[in-house]
Amino acid sequence: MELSKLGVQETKKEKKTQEKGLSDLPGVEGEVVLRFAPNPSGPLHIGHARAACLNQEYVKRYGGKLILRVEDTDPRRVDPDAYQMIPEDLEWLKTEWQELYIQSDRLEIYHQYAEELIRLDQAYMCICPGDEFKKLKDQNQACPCRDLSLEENLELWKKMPDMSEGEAVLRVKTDLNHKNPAIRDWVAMRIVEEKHPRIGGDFRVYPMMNFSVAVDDHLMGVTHVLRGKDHLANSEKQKYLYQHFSWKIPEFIHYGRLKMEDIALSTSQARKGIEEGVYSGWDDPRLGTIRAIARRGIMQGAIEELMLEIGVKIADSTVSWKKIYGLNRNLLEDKSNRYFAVLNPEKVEIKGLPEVLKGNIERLKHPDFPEAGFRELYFDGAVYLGQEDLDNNRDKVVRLMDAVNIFIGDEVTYHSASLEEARKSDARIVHWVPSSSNYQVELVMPDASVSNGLIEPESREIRVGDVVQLERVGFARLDSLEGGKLTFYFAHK
RNA sequence: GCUCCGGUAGUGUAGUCCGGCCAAUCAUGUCGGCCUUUCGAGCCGAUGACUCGGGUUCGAAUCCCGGCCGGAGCACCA
Repeated sequence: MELSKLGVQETKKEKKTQEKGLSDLPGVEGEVVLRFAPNPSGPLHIGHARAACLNQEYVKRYGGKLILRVEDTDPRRVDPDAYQMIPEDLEWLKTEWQELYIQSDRLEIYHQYAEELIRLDQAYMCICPGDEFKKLKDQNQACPCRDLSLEENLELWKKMPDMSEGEAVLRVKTDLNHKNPAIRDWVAMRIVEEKHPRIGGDFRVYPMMNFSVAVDDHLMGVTHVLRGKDHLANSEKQKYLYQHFSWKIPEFIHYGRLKMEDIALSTSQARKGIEEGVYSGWDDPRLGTIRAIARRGIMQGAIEELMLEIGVKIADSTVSWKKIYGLNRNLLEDKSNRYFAVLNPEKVEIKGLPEVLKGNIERLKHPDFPEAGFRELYFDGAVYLGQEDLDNNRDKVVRLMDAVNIFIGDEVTYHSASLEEARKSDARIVHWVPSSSNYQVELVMPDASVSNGLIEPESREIRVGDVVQLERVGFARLDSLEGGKLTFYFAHK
């Protein structure tokens, strides 16, 4: 199967040495240094997965390294739990990083470079009120602070830690005539009067993301920056810094926004919902977090495949769950053992069942892989059937898989035994659970609704985290096992 | 409003830079048939797209102009 795929690929390339699929990185000279740089405001979501998978793939393609850099330079936007959750999520994504940096450990570095930038006459202390500066800036006007002498600047800079929030900022000189007002003399350092959740309260002068990112990307030797197109203007801002310091500018690659069908939740909205009790937690099945998706039985491979297919284009894209389910099903189909689980079960006693037909029934765990073995169900004529199957087959013959054919009338009666007989009667073939031995089962759907039912006894061998196929119901992941009750999260058909 | 950027089938994606081999690729979905003791899988088949209008050209998904639609940014967030 793999070979034929490769063969197709090889004959396809002619015009370019371009591989099919994910496009090549521009300006590659030897090894590549990439970085994944999330803000620790919560766990990773599907959007992060894109950056993570792409970075991972490029490192694999070109060799080099991936840096994980946690960007926590705004004490107000830090969720202490995120320092733990981010690496966990990356591990699930099978994204490996070779180096880890946390920006709140590096604040002194940013201070040093800020001061150097002042000495280079490429930054100045600005004590104008924000709205006044904006007014001038919008008219391409310099504010009075722009002309401060080096001495005056350094003096203010030294005093900055003692000033209060909003009193002063350090601005990078760019171009007051830049078409985009946002680029003009942007802020590099500002005062934040808030204890940092991770490093405590000694620092008050924090770098802005644009400053710390550029300094770090340079210091860490990053060759290619993959980021969302919301950073387009930021890349432009950062280029000024590279020029001021005479640093080599990395390749910036911007990709479009990723929207997820049915999920319009930002991290902050999700947090709010969790706090209000609307969602059970970061892994609530309705959320777009990595942990929620994982909990639903979506495999890492499906997400990776999806992300590599979407690639790096700048146009926005909307991910459909059907696409994910399709990819996921391809991954699960061969590996998932089958079990009978009946939802909304109704007990049925089959009248007139010949004694000889009672006994243990064996059924393959996987119809295509006999080597997976058999499971056993004891059949004695008392079974649970799904209410839906019962309702849909009123006055019809139905075959219980691997057992007998029954007629569903006012009461349920034995009809015949053979499969041929079932075919003749055009019987629907349904699954069932023995009434003599079973476990309770709970199935949590993607919308967080819950169905209850019963599952066959051999389900005891399923371990938490396994994804199995509940025959005729769909693929589901065992989430927990408590007091003889199995709770599954439904993935898809 | 200003600055910038996009728009290929239901969805995602290839092709767009270097116009013809594109009546447009692949995936996923959907529909039909076969098969199957799952409504899963498999096999076979089908459906379905170049945002619109001009222009350049022998020839345009590809180049140019305009419209329409969509998005991002315009912070002392990242």
